[in-house]
Amino acid sequence: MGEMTANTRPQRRTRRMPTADELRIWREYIETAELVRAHVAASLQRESDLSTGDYVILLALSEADGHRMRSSELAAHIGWDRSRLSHHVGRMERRDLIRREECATDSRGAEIVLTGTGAEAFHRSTAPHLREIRTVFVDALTAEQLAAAGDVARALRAHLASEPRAAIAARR
Amino acid sequence: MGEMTANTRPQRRTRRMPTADELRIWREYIETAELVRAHVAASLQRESDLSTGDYVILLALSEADGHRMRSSELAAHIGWDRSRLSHHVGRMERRDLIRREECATDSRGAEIVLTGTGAEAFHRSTAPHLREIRTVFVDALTAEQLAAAGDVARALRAHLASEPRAAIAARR
DNA sequence: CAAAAGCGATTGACACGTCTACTATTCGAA
DNA sequence: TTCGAATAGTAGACGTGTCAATCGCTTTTG
Repeated sequence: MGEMTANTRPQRRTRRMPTADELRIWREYIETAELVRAHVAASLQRESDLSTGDYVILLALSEADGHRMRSSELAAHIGWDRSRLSHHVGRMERRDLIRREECATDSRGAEIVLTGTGAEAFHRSTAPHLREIRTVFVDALTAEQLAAAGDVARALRAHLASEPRAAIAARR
Repeated sequence: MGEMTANTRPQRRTRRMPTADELRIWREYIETAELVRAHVAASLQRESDLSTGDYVILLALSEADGHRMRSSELAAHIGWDRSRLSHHVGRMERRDLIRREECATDSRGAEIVLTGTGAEAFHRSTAPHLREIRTVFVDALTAEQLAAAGDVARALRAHLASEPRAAIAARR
């Protein structure tokens, strides 16, 4: 299912368009990843009433000293920008999953603190969430396919990092 | 609830948790796909001021008879639900990329019609968009990796389709 | 020390998606 | 034929993300 016809045409790389096959694989790649991501997210939501964002934040706080973290630390840790974190944390605070406290050492700062509710929700969610990932992703693939998925991801990232525009976009 | 205690028999497949390596690949898989998707979307936005959703709709209308389609047909064609399409089309109408007309044969219905502006925007966007996909995705991978990416996607979809819950979730 | 520059975090505006509810119309069966 | 169910589309509420602006506090520096 993957025979590519030999390409002997000496067009410049950046001018060439993808073939129909390449485009199909592109779409399958993006759409499948999104489908699987959505599936796992839906499971997490169903089982534990948590979004993936909630989970990421609760995980970070669970592992943090005193179950608390400075807002920007947390943002850096999970790779979000401060605005996104602030919005999300606002919503989580309304649901009593975390709370905000002012920072003793820097009055500009805020600390995000895990609440009991939040800790409990996180702990209830972990095992089913990980099992779902195993069920939907790991168990769907052979060992070779799993390794190949990792290789592909690594290659894409490496290529993106070497692209000038990619670097600019990623830096924001 | 309490059946997780020490067990004397081999664990069932669905009970096992992913290993650290498996989890790392899971994260790389999901995050990389998202990164690459976002990169291509940003390029499309930069070059043509179109979102991926805009592009999908404009593509469908470009190929449609008379550059127009019934709303639900369009939705089915691109795999969106009617509400999502209606919201998106509302935003696109404000930007004069499409317009809505009432349907002659069914007064409940609406037709989405490509405007000149929309057609022009789409045609300007196509080649750069496809080239970007080639640059960021196809050129990043060897032929084997590309084929493997397709295989992985196929395996994941097949597995999802065979999961009872997946089928339910996907059907909505 | 005071003004300027920098930093931490929040906010508002908007795009996008999902879910549910609602309106209007068409269709199907009693 | 009429009335209830199904269908087409829209609309509102809300979660989520990004971007730019803002606000208060800290640090730097003239």
